[in-house]
Amino acid sequence: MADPFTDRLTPRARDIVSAARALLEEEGPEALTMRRLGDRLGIKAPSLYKHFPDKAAVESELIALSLWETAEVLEAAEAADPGSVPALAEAYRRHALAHPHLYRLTTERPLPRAALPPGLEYRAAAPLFRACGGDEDLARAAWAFAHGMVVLQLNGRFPDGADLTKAWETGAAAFQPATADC
Amino acid sequence: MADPFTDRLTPRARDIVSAARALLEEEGPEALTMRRLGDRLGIKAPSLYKHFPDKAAVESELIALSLWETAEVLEAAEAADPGSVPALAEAYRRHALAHPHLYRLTTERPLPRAALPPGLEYRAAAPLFRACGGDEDLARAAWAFAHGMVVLQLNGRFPDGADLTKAWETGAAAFQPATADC
DNA sequence: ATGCACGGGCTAACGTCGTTAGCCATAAAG
DNA sequence: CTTTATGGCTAACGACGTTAGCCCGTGCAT
Repeated sequence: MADPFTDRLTPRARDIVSAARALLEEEGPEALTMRRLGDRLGIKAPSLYKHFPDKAAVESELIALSLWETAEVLEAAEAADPGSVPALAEAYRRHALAHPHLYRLTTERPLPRAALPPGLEYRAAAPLFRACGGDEDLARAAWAFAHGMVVLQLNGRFPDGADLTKAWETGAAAFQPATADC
Repeated sequence: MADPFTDRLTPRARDIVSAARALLEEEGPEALTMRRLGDRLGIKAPSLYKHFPDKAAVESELIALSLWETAEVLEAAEAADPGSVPALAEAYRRHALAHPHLYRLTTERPLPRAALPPGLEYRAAAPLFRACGGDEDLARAAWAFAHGMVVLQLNGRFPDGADLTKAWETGAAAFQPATADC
């Protein structure tokens, strides 16, 4: 459960990642430039290349971090209310909307799988898979729903007065496998 | 039903938009630069500014075009199989996956609403709304599902062997409002 | 016929971006 | 005491979006 970065990264590299995270979360993706990142650490941009091969490598660490936090959040939700799709959906939604820029960075391009701690991607997906009763297709559809809701909201695609909580409830309920009734 | 660009744009501007579309679809978003776009038309990049105020304005036209095509495709699917959510989902999926770069451009940032033909956004949304029996929340959830499926697939987020057709069917069925049974 | 506006090209240049090359100081290790 | 790694630095390159300013042709008004 301990974060997987302490041993994979040198202390200075961790400084850089955490400055990058702050920059991204506070000012958005266009502020995350190598020069701004250097400024924040009191060094010049080229010096960053002593610690990371390129900007993508820094971003990969942010993605790993985001994935790890998602896993933590979903596991906590599962522990609190085992087997509930709506509980996972709510936890996913809260975390994503609390870190919009990090969420986008993590989701809007192909995952840099080679640069990720092994098993992390699977771990983030597992709670929903379990809540869907092991139905892969249902779990994928539910994940797509949750991701779609977050990203459409972040992009301001829903009408202004839209009651998104109701849309979330409607969707999450549609993906809850029937345990007893009907 | 006629495309809404013929009268809004000068012929030269339409040339530019269509070159931009070709560039984007053939070579992806990083190829869509003002210099490359100029090359394709046999002119220099600064000359493009005689026709559009900036790159975002060209992209806005691409977005309008994409939205218009989506509306056309969904209306056709609705006409062929009225009231069917799965039919709309299938049409949405096909069109999006046939034009991945255009789809991303259209969806992964806030809509430039001020630059869009009025009513276009609504028109693209209407068929799904109708198929959901006028249930706004259901329609939003269904849209989120479809968008999520497309974008997660485009980003290679599903496992390699995943049967996405089944995931689509599962999700689309979950959003089909009950007309008679159960 | 002459003058003029204007549409639509051009070159040169600016500032920002990621990135590379190459230099130098400090500190640990032989 | 010398060497080697670590981690800074400056200068610079090429690509990006964009601006300023020039020029040539067409068509209309005087």
